[in-house]
Amino acid sequence: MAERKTTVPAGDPIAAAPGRAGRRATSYDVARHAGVSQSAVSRCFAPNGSIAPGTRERILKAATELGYRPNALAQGLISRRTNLVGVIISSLTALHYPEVLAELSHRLTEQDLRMLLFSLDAEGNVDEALDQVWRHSVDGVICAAHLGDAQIEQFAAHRMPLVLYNRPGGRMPATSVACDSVSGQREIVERLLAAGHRRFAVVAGPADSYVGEERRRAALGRLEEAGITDVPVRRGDYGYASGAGALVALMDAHDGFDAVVCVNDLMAIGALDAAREQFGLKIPEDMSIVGFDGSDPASWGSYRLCSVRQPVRRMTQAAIDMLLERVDNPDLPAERRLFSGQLIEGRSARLG
Amino acid sequence: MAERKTTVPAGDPIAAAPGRAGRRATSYDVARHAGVSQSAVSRCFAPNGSIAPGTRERILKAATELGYRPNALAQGLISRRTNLVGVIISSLTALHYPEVLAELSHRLTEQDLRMLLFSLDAEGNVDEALDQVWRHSVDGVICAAHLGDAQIEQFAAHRMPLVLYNRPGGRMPATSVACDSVSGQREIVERLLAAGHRRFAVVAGPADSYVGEERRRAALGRLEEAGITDVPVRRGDYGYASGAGALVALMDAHDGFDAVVCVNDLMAIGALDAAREQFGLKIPEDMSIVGFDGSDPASWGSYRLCSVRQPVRRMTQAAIDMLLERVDNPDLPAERRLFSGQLIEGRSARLG
DNA sequence: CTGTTAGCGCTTTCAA
DNA sequence: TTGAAAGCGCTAACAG
Repeated sequence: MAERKTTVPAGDPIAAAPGRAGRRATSYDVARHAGVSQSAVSRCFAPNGSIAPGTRERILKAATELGYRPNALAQGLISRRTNLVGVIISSLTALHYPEVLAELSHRLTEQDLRMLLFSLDAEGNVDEALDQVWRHSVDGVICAAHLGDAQIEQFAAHRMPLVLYNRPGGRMPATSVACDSVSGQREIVERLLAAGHRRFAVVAGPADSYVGEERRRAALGRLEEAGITDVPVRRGDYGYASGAGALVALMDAHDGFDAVVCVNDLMAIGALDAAREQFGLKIPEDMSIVGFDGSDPASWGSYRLCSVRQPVRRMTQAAIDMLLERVDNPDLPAERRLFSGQLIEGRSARLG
Repeated sequence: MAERKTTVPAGDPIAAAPGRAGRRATSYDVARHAGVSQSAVSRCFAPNGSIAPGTRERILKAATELGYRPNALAQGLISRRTNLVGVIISSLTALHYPEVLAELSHRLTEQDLRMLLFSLDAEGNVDEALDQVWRHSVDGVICAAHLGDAQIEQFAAHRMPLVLYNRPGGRMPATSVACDSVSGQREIVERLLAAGHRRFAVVAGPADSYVGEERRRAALGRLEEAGITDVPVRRGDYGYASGAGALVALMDAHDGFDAVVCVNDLMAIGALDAAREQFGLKIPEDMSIVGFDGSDPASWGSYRLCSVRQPVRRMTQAAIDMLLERVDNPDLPAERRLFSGQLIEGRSARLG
């Protein structure tokens, strides 16, 4: 197939002669200017409209002269394809998400899609975002926030493609991509066990976080298999301070542990700083601390966190692929794709 | 006119009886269902359409029953108001930007605006983003990426409101909001001078970064006023590794400095880690290192960076305010708003 | 290959 | 207050 994407270059001879005051040129203006019908102009800019090379030439010239750009609103209204993807993210500042967002944005652009972004303060008001997403007739939604069954059902009812990112699907089956928390968490715990650790503590996430709970259970489960029970647990909110706070609380209440498993990197970082500063511990000599996500700061010199890295690129790519498949064919069955994380043997844990 | 009510899963009244197969209900469907004209429905959902209370009631009821939502595309097409704001950001992963983005998103939502997000890899292909922004008839654009004169001119020509975020305006006057790099950078240097530092080094940004250059010049300028010249400078790319690399390069080539001024936090963090690890230096006893931005990680226990915090909330709020003013009145003159940063006296510098 | 003709779903005069 | 009618700018048959 020949070229698509006829982007009018800068240089811009703006609003050269739009019929009405200061408005952008329409396909009509271009048609008149090129001496063809309006539909010829439309076809000229369509992926595979049939146009004689000569006509095409003339139209493109006229278009450039007038600084014409197809109106995406009108296009979407009639064609029922907006090339808009709704992206819903619960916690933009969450350390790990900037990377996800950047990757998503990059890959969506590659596919000639635009991103309508909604970020939620407090994993609460999803409905508002969903409302907007519908009003704007997006082609599909990628959602990294918790959706209830009723909400997922709405997507199905409207035949609106949806891909969940690192979230569980509720009762309804939903298409999703996720990093395998269970295997990842088990693997990192195993590594600690192999290194001889026996006295553990866990810094978990909020009780209403599915992934957090999954990781907590996976860690505790693996420990139990090794005959280790009664592991002290503290919850945090995924933030730095809560990680530090959790470690302090653990130290105050118990003192028999030397390995701390945190369910995300940011809390691990907080815990690590607290261990060093408030208790003068040497990491990893006196205590091992591990995280999850493999986010950037985890690799910084002061931390070199032992963690599980999520394959963000492959995950975002998969999310978009699955979404587009369903845009073209809304009847595809739901599909779950689970990616394994990669163990990063950082220096925040004694592994020898 | 037989209105067949398709059976619908409880909770959601979706697509109850849209004329054609599986399509969302339109104002027409609602009108018929409520026994009024289509324009009545339109007025009912308009900010100040005149509607009799009774009619309004009936329409709203019908709308709910049909799960009706106004189509934003059609609304925008005819009313020339999309409530869409284009946001263009050059480096999403830049440590400081997640916070900016989160604030922007939050505040836009408050004002009932949606965000069309474009992130640029390599501060290059802005044109593509601009192209899209125009096609989608956004109400205005907030841009945290470099714009050339020609591009800014386009905005003016199209009377499209534009607010630059922490970027210079080129020759054309452009509305913008920024954190005052000069005063901020001077202040932090002054603080170091006051503490007795005399032997400096600077870690600057890429040569094509306006803010970076501004900060570098401000730092060197203030030093020169204090009679300190021949200050060694190394450039980084704003990333962690480049900060570390810059410090190493500086140490290798010069050894008479004990205060390093970095033009952003991330490079300062990299430099700090390198100083500790690769040279065994104690911070701040052996060397002072300062950053800029006041981003989150700067405050983490391992760093406690001395830095200049940008007032992100006030800046984003200002950006949106100025943008909206210009959406309502495109003829307002360009306006520049400069915010002072706040000095954070962290422990990464000897200040006593 | 090209032009003609319908709309997409909505806002907006304008009469009634 | 209400409804009828005219588009917004475009795509998608359908003839020619």
